[in-house]
Amino acid sequence: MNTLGYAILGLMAGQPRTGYEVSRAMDRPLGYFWSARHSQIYPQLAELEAAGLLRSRIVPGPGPRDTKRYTLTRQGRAVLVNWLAGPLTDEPAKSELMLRVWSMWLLTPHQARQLIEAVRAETLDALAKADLERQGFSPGVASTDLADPEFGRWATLQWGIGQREATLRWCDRLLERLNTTDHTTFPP
Amino acid sequence: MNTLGYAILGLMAGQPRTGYEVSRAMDRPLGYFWSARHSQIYPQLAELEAAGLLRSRIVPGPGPRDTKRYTLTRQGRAVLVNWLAGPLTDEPAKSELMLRVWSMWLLTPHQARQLIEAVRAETLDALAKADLERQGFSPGVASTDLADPEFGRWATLQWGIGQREATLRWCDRLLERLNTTDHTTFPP
DNA sequence: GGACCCATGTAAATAGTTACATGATTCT
DNA sequence: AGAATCATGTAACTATTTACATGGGTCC
Repeated sequence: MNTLGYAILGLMAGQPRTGYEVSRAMDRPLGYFWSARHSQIYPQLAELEAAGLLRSRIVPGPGPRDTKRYTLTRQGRAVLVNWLAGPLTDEPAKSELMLRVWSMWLLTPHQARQLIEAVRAETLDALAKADLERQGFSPGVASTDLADPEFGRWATLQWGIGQREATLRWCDRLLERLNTTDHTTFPP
Repeated sequence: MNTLGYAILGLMAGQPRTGYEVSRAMDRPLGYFWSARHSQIYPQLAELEAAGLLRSRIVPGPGPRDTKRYTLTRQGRAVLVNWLAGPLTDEPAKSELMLRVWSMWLLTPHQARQLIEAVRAETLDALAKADLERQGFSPGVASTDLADPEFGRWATLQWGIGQREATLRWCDRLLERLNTTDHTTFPP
């Protein structure tokens, strides 16, 4: 089993979905920490069904063609829970952003500031979007209860916000340092 | 050009290296945010040389065979700086950990607590290692100067520490919530 | 009429991991 | 003697992205 497989099983545990719906979930909100294109999703769904972890039923769709709606089987749920409770695997952390920062010393102070300003702007943007997402939770306290299927969406959102806030603070401290070194003004 | 290519150019900008040395740098410290196996590195080095971004010289190594030491060319440096100052590309964020959290509601309170405790322990471990790494910087204030080739190593380390501290706070808040819901004691 | 959403697939290419292959030196 | 480090490569496989292919319905 590969990671995408578990991602799909996790989505199906909440509710049955079609391939297209899985694909859209990979944009938002699951896409915040796992993504895949439809060309990877459709074959993977077929594999999961062949393995007996999903079952599909053909239903007439609103579009031009019939759609297959997949449901998690008892076996699929067992496999998912087994993975969840299993040992943590250390994933290779990859950040193209930090790769740039690594080589930042090759840039002029002006270029370096531009880079960090861009990161800061993007982070602020992401935080604003996360805040909108968070507003969907405010009245219903239920989602902060582990048994609620929305618990994961709430907990991962909290994590994402924390990570971005940390990035924002990092940007600010870095910009402060870059500005004390060189006082050229940032372009409008 | 792919990302690994830029990662290698970034390493070479600091100092000439052999394929083996690049491979070790991918474990630590560059490996904290980018990694690759030697089977991917050697062919990539050959490609970069073919493209005129690196130049190699064969030198007798301490091991049984001669080693190729690669140096960044003027053109390679230009390509790297161009990428650094170019527009940010939004990378697909992938976190197997958050994928598990997403489906946490399927776990018993006990299992859920175990999962977060495991994350917490791993995060503490990473922070301890980062602290050791940070001690290599304490006396030399030079590395906090943009022009210093060590600047990137310092800045990325700061970022990594900030991210992990945020994860730690997240774990603590989550555990608090999980403990108020269910008072079963954590196993020894 | 054109753009976009719905809906599902396959093909080709690139990126990345795991396994195969070899062999000297140094440390325990 | 056995393990670890040095050192570089290829082969096979898996994962992921980009491009090809089709076609109805809705909104502007």
